[in-house]
Amino acid sequence: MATRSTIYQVAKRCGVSTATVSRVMHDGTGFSPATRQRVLAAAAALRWVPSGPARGLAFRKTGIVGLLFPDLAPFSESEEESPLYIDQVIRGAERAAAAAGVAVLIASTRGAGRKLARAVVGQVDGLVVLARSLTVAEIETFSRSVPIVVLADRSNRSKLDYVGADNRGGMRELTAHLLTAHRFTRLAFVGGPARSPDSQERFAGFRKALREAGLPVPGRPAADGGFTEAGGARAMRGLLAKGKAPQAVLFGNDEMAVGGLAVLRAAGLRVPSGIAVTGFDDIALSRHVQPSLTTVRQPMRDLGQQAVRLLLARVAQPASRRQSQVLPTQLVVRRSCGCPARRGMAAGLREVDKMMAAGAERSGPAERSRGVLTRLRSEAAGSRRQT
Amino acid sequence: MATRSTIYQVAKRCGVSTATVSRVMHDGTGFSPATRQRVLAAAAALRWVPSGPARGLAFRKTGIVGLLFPDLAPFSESEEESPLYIDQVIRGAERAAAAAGVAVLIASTRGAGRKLARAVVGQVDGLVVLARSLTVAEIETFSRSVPIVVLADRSNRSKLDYVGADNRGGMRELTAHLLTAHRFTRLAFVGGPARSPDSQERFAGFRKALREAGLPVPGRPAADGGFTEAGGARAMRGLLAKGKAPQAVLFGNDEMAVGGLAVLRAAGLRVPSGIAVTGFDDIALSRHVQPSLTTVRQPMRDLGQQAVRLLLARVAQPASRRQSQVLPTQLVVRRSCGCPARRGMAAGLREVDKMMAAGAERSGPAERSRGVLTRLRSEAAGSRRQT
DNA sequence: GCGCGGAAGGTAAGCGCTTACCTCGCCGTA
DNA sequence: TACGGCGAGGTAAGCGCTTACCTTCCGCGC
Repeated sequence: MATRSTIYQVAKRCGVSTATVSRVMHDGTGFSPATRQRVLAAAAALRWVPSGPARGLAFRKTGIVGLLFPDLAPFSESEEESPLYIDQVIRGAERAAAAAGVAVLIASTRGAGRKLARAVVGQVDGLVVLARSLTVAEIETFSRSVPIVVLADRSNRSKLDYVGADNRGGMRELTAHLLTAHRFTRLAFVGGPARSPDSQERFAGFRKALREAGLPVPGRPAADGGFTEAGGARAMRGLLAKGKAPQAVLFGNDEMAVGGLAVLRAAGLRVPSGIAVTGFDDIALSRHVQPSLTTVRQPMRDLGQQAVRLLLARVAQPASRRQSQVLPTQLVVRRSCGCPARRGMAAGLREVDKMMAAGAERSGPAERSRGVLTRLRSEAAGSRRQT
Repeated sequence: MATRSTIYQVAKRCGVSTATVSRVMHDGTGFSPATRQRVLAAAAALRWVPSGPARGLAFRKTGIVGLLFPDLAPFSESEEESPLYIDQVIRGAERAAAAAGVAVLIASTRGAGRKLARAVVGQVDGLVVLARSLTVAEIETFSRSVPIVVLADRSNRSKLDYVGADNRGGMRELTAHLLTAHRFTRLAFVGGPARSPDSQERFAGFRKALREAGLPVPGRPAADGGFTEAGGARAMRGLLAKGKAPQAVLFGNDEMAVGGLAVLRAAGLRVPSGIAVTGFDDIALSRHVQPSLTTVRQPMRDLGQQAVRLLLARVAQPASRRQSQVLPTQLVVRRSCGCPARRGMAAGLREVDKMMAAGAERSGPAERSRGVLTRLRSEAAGSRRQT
């Protein structure tokens, strides 16, 4: 059924050597226009598609970049969840790769995928490693084989290229919001693992905001929640046990915040009227907990895009200086901080509707109507909404 | 920096031949336990990652399946859009692939990606072609090289494996909804290109529902909107010009419906009170137009998953009988058909909240809190919501 | 008429694996 | 003691490309 033809067959069919075929296919020199035609015709007739592995072997370059992630669908069974964290990264990566003419090999490292990782490394010119999809040891191993860009996980203190979000700035902005918009003065920060650079950076942002507000700055997080839901719950209970609860608890990530919310609810405390809560990351669940979680979002698509760009730059220039890019985060204000309900669906719809109407009026429904989708596409960039 | 070591180096380092190294790495036979240890140690010491191309060449199999799609982000600038059509396909594909230990090579065929397609074909053991990412001619060409599964586009009338949604059943259900729930009797169907199998199937579903309801069954669509927004607008104007407008217009896809809505608005007709409108596909925009569009959704994730499964089956059994899988669609009732607002965010939130509370109560906030995410993950399967 | 340069194209050596086939040595058996 | 068989491992021929290097041939200048 599917039998690939080879360069030999093409060569034979038009009476030239494989070298000539190869030269023609690469737009090289050393052949006459007539030969070129014959080769092209033969290739087309035989439906020849050059073997990737063979090219890869000869070129020592596959034209593929790999993207490893921990899990594709952290909240996987619900079709409706969004923003789809990894999806955005993939989108960005694909886009940057396509622009450079390379394809993206994706694989999650959950479960059996662990083995796949090795195979992927063997296939690619470079690798983007998302968050904790690989252990530090694995990254160390693989980085001997291919250039690696680490995405959104500072815990690899190696000298690899890095792309991530502005943890510090994001937490600072969030803290400032609590301080300014809500006039809280007693805040508690629940950190992740003490050694986690991400956690450290976020805590630093927290401190910075306090300092700027002229408030007392704690030397360490009020508790360590290990970045897990259970840890967040534990930390929250700890804080409650200490008495004199803070006005707001800033968790170092959303998962801990979710754990914290459960504890507060069980304890009969109301959020946000009794105590405010915030997270970091904007995982899918965050908009669905009650109350919806105020948090900080990382620009996943841009991160994916930048990661691949950096990667390709390094592939081209293996010896260039280490690069590290930090992209701005976005404050996502929901209910758990005490802010009132924001314009929701209805407002959003009205807005889109207005745009459509505008588009339609502008030049009559007939000719212009085809532009609605297009306009929305471009204008949507400016109308980012938060649920 | 990144220098791959080879099997030769590993072999040399422990004083055996490459054949032995290879045998050890493949869990074969023909070596002593001691040798095995030495080989493994050497491989680890050298951080050896076998070359994918070399393996691919020798094996004549790469362990990669390709996924080609027309465009990753049809509504790309908005982070919030969901369900992210292609993302879901990728998710499903990745899952099925991971289960089989293969990786997924993704590439869009928009713009420059067209060239990439060839490269991708050369690299993979099999290919999933989504919708119209490739022309019929291209598919014909590539299918000589690798097994191909066509996803959600019937217009390839070849003898390739196919996975798609139940166009006919979906449109029938939608039509029946209009007939039964809304008691409409005068419906108009706006088709896509007359030759499009998808359009034909949808029209067939429309006819079937009418027939079952004992209503007169039109022989052909009331208009042809070419599956484009502009075409939908044109078709809508045509229908209006004919006078005696129908009670509901069923567009063959969402894009046409969006065009139709714009025309109706410009004409001063109210939807759905004056006239009802429906689409098909559930593209991202559909939930945001005013009124939100009642439509039919294809189970993209399952489609992706099934496509890869079929593909792998064919790779294993190239000569087996052609397979064709049709997955059920899902009716998505929104406002444009005249149904009242459905339980929205608030209800959804309350539900999640209940689940969390239940989880928390069941065994106290402390020990159980870590289970909330897990529970949500699995239970979410049962609580699919529509916006 | 001869030599030379360049265009056109062929030759063959890899690229890093896998594997069919072969060798060697040892043990058990007739 | 001779021999078959088997476990352990080596040899080398590919897999399908690319490309450095070589050959051939033609046209041109002297």
